[in-house]
Amino acid sequence: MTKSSTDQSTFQNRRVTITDVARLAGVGTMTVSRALNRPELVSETLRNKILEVVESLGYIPNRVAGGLASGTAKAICVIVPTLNHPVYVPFLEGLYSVLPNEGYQILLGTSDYQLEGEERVVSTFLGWQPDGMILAGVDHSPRTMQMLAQARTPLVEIMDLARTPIDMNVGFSHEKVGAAVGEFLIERKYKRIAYVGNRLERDLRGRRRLKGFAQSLKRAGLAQPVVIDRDMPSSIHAGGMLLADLLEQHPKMQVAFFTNDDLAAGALFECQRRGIRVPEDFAIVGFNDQDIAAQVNPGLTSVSTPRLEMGRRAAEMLLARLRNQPIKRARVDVGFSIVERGSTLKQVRIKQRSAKGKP
Amino acid sequence: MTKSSTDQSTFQNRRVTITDVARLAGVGTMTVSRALNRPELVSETLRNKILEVVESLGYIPNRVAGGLASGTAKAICVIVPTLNHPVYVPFLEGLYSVLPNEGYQILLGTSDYQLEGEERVVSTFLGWQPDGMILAGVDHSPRTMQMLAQARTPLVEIMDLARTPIDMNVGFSHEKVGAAVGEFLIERKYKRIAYVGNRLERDLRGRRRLKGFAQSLKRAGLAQPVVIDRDMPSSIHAGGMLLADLLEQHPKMQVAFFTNDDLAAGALFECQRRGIRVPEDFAIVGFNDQDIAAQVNPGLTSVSTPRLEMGRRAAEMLLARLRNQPIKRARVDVGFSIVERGSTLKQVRIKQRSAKGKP
DNA sequence: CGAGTTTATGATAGCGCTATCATTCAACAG
DNA sequence: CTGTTGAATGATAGCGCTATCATAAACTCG
Repeated sequence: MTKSSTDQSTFQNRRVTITDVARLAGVGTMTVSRALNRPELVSETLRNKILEVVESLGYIPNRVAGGLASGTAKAICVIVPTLNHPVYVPFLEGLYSVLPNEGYQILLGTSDYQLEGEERVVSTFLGWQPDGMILAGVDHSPRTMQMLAQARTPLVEIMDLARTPIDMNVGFSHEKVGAAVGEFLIERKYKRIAYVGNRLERDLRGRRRLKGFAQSLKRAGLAQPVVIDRDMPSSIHAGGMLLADLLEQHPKMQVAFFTNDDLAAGALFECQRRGIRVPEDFAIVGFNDQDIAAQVNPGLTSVSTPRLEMGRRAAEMLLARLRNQPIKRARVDVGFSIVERGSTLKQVRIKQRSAKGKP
Repeated sequence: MTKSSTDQSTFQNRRVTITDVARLAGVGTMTVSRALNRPELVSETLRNKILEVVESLGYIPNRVAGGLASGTAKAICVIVPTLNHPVYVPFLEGLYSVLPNEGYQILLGTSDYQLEGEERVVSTFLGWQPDGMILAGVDHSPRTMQMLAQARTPLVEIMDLARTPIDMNVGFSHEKVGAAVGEFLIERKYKRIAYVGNRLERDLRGRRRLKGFAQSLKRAGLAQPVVIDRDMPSSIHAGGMLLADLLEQHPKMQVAFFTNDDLAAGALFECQRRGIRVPEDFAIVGFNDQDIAAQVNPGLTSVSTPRLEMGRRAAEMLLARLRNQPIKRARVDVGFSIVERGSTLKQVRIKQRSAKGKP
């Protein structure tokens, strides 16, 4: 590891370090460090000279060394269940639109919808001494909780609302979504109602929507929803297969609430292939109000969720905390709204937005 | 920064370090380091004892410190143009399916299809002393090239084929894709042909496809394709708008080659809204063979590209290089194939796969 | 005009880990 | 029984940077 200490001026392959810059500029290393990180503390003359040398040498500060010395590597760790789901992309865009500009590096990991997966990734990530962490979901394994508690890293849980967030929380209530969709369908006099999930065993938020959905039907004195589920990656294609499953078991089903718009679109396409009229013979409600929902014919009734905003809000809360600014609300309910389109029978217009967060 | 050196046994809030583990296990720090990184070098007795202490203390090695000491932080930097494009997700999945298992952390950045954006991200990333780098695209600014050359980081360029890769390269020829689609349409006797891009000014690979496309038409003695383009994020919605643009300017257009399947699907939906029959009145070819292409009615003729495979291959090449294993081919052509569906008139069946890489 | 204050710079000591080399000790050949 | 080997462990010196404190120079003001 140690390089011969006799290299006075030879460059060889050694990476350019702050010492090289300092030597060439005829200043101490601290002055170089200051010129780059806190330029206002260095006189203009020296600053310019240093920046010139930096430029000419192509010096790029070693953030690993800097991180070790300062105790902050300027990294934010983000864990989402999967990338293969259109929901997380706008969310990540929200993060990427804020954090890198502030000099933070994003470390992205996936849990594959599994608590042990999350545990593994959290453990790896904590080794990077992150300044903050963003986790999708509010359900974590005990070990994960313990690691997070021990690390004391500022943390935002997103996508869902926790009764008691570990630290900060930006999301909306999936139970309320389920209930709202249930009431929406009840108002339209639907009776034979299904819920189509995907990997429900792992999909805790999907299960929470189902719970709220089922409860609302119960309150209205309706039968519990038929639940259809498969263990395969979510896709348009999977939606078609799930519809096939549903209609095979329950040919007279009137409507289904799908766990996302890709599945819902796939179901719509499958209906078209089978000559089933939507919404007259079978109605479809999706979730997330993805691009595709508005584009297919008929458009998909769906639940709009502010994904990009959640990313931005999460990033901003984290930044505020890192700057020791006061956090107004540690728990923010960003709400949702039902977007009615042609895939359900029209009857009344409904628009719901859940209340903004309670502390 | 310096903690009082009088803390003999108090824990306070200090993070657990390797020294704590060593002290508690009654061994030197090096033995702890070995027990975790090269367990075969430590006797079983000690190893178990150490692992016990590690467990009980919840010790997570500081990878920043480790990275500084060993000169390798076990990080791979990946730069893609955007996350908001379904193409990069399977690719990233390919990477995530290989690299984290080998202990590598992925640092993901986006260039927004701009060379300066890439330059900025490359510069930041090099500060992390990555072990390797993966760049989407083979076009880079001179400064980027210079930084990469100076850093000597193992590098894979993906998504495209470079005449002379900087280091390693996995991709396929976009010009050949354009030419293949051109020939496909020529065989089907199309005459009035358009190319629909999106942010073509920035989208160098899209331009390369257009180039090959135009050349093939020229070779067949056909008029050059009409080119439609807009500066907005790619989406299904945008596809509809682009179709509107196209038909407004050229109502008698027979077919268009879209720069991706989202746009193509949007165009299809817009045709359906306008009562234009596909493929009889207007034919559509997409690109990437995304999930949606097979699901809409009629299905979209598209070009299938092995995105997941590209991710895996890129990761594996990088790993081989990092392990100093010999690289058989530094430049791999993964090819592509045209998938014919209902959005173009049937005539002959064509299936093309470009030759596997030449060194 | 001198004591106090501010501003600019540098010397030094780590951050927590690992590479390297030194040391110890058991095993074993001659 | 000595010398040699190899395996297991530890002491030490950095990796490249920044926090901190010391110092020097340049101001302020009664």
